[in-house]
Amino acid sequence: MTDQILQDFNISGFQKALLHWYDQNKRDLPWRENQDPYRIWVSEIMLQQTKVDTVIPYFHHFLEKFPTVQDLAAAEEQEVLKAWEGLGYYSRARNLQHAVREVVTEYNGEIPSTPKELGSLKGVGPYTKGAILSIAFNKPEPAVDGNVMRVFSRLLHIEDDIAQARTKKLFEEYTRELISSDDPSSFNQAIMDLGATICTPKAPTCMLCPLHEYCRAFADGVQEKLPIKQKAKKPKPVPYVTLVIKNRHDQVIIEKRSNQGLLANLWQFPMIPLTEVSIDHIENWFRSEYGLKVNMNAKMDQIKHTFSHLVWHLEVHEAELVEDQTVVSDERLKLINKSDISQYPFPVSHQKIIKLIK
DNA sequence: AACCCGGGGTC
DNA sequence: GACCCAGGGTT
Repeated sequence: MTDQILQDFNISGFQKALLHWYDQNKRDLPWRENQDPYRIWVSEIMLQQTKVDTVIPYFHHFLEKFPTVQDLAAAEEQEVLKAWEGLGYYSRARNLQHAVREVVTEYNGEIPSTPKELGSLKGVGPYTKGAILSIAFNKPEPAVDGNVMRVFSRLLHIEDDIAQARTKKLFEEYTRELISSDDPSSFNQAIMDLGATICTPKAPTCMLCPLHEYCRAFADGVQEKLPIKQKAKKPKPVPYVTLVIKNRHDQVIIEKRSNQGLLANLWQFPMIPLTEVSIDHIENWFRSEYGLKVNMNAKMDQIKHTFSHLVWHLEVHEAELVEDQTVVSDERLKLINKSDISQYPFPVSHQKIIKLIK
């Protein structure tokens, strides 16, 4: 299968050119200071679908707060989510802590270095498994992500749709043939750096590329057309009324989200879905749902927040507790001092509201 | 295989 | 707006 594509490809010349370029041009990144598998692991989870520049400050703070697997295992989940606040894909943080606890109890705190054991940890999929095995343990395992598929689809002029699951498996096979057995760690990181700096999605700078003499897409003049990728669906709009409920003591009501699904275990201001409740029945619905009497007042703002699969339209209203209540009975709700808001992890959409009321 | 799951940067 | 990013889990 891979033989056909690779039979006339100069693998050793390509490897030398790539590794020499990496040696001269590798980026200075905080998780490259050493080969501590915990640091590599944390960085790889943070880097999933997230740019390097976004990750760097989170990485520093996270390692400062949780320097070892033992520290992370012993932490409160809310603390971990707070350290993840603003990064997105929060299940990454919850899965990471779950996996780290398993490492502490099942592996005596030593991160496993076999594909089977590593891959069985929560949140460690095929890519992350390969990345840790190669970068931290120097094993010749493929770590195929969007970068790798872009670089190799151009290098080998492959037109398969990279949105398809089977295409990723194809690239893993190619990588097993192409990867340097001498320095698999540098090899995988070199492809990532090349994809981030030279072989970019748009307008790749092929003239600066150490691989252009090996690149079939460049030879065929189709580098800008590759990789082929099926278009994603448009996110679906969902309208809500969001209530900022205050009492007379500078306190406000916040709500803990479900422990499953979107933004699990994060906090928010109560949201009422306008797909189920009309704007005129908000107060009644709120009382039956949460057992709390509130008056909804003026609209403060309209917030639009886009996720990968949906768009929230938040109509933010000020509201007040009708009686001077200082306790709430519903388990989801909490009445807190405004000054304590910063102790709770909120998604970015609701951080916009926090700014509004400050 | 399709869908769910965030947020930010770029053009 | 469209697209992309060091993807994984669930169904």
